[in-house]
Amino acid sequence: MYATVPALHDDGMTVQMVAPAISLPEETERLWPLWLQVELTLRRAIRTGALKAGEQLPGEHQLAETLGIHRHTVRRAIESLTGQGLLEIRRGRGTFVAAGPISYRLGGRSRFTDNMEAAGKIPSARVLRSQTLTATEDVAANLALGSGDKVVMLEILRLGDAIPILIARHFVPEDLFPDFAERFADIDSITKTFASYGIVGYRRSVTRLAARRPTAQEAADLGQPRTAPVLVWASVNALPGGRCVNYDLSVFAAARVSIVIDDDG
Amino acid sequence: MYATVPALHDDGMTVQMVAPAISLPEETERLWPLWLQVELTLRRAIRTGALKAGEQLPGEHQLAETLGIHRHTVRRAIESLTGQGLLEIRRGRGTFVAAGPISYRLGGRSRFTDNMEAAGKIPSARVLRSQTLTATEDVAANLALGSGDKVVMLEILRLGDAIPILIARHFVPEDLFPDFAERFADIDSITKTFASYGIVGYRRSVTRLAARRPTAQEAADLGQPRTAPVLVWASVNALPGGRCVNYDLSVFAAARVSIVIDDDG
DNA sequence: CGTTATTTGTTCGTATGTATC
DNA sequence: TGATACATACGAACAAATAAC
Repeated sequence: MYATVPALHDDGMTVQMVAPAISLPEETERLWPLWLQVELTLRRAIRTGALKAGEQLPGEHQLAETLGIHRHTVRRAIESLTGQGLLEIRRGRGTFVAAGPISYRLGGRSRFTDNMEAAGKIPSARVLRSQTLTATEDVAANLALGSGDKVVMLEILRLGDAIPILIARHFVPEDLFPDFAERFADIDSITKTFASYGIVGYRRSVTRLAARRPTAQEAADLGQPRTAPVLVWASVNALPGGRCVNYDLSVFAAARVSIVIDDDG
Repeated sequence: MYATVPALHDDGMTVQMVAPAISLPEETERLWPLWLQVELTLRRAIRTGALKAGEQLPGEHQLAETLGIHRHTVRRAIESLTGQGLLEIRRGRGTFVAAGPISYRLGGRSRFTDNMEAAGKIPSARVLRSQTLTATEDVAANLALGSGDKVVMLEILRLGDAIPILIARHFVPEDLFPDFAERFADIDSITKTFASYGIVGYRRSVTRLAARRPTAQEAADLGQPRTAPVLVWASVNALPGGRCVNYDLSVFAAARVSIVIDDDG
């Protein structure tokens, strides 16, 4: 039923006509719920350029009045589009058209800073939390540890042009890297921190992917709505001998990136 | 602030106590919105096993009355958990605790049927749509076609134990494979359909990933709520010479799978 | 620096439609 | 056919964040 087809970050709704302003389609039939019609209308306005990236939408009250519907109905549509990464809500300020996603190269030896530079954005980072804790089942299994073993967790927020892109959670065995977090704070690079322990040449050996909705905490850290999905990338890095050195969990703000997987391993 | 740490499909909320029944925490403070408290309460009930997979929740009215709050507030919490894949709503029947995700191996030569069998599920497939259309920018670029070129789109729903797992969209140049959809209908295998044209030994050359919320159509096809994310996997298959033979777009019901990426390319 | 207006966020109220059993 | 349960929509009020004055 598509006249055009969904791309990765697109939903593939057909653009049939240009909306002269934000207005609902004719009242001929009501096959779709009102809020969905509002969603489609707004999306079309964004697609056609009637609403440009960064532009502020009319307020909820005003939009509701313009369309002759209730504010809740408008809110539902906006909430949905926010979850799809098309709109961005700033409480107390307004609702804005969001910028498109950037390509993020994952795998091989490419790093966050390289990716940001390739996208023309200024990379930055902030340590969110660091903690020593007992490995959960998931972590223990991936690091080949026994239950009850301690691990160091280092959680880093990485940003491009001051916009959060991902949360990187690094888990390392505490017995091997007792002061990992402290060293990282000085060195400011994961690779170099490992090198300071004499660990070089580790490779990604297993990798897992999932998409879900974020935790309240993750949503807050990433500055994204709870309705917008995150893309979770789990990878285990091991030495050539097979010894696992770290388990990484990257939580991407899915609306802000499209991930490109390298072939070079 | 974690006492335990989020796994891929987990949100990492701390389990601090076992809920004897579904009841809100003490009214000591209201740092979080009511609906989020309900969400956390329900999630804890699922986590701890007070609510088991497949079990039916009390109705919205009853839950609202039990908790002493409005039905809409309960609804919002349930909607949120539905989007996270923890609950499953069946209209007119009730709300149920959803089953956990299965591992899906992607890459290399592993196929859908292999994955389902590995998960102990019976694979099946259904052709949703097939259509010849003008390549969109996205499709044309990935197939190395000119603008205006025609492509055949074949959209297949793939299920495990009768539960939709993914929508596979295959795009092939029409000039090379004019009756691709018809042949597939007879042969029932993508690989063998290509083989019937003499095309064998193609390899994945580029691959892209994204997560977003589904289209209304995709949500309906996958039988999942619109609030639950989908994981989109785009890949281009090319012959050793470099000629692109097809562009695939897989839309996974993210709550139902955890994707494992093979190293063997 | 506090006040006020604007804008989004949450909650309860009420009514009606639709799917399932 | 009726009962049950979820879906949609409008209404009203207040809370909370932000910006401008």
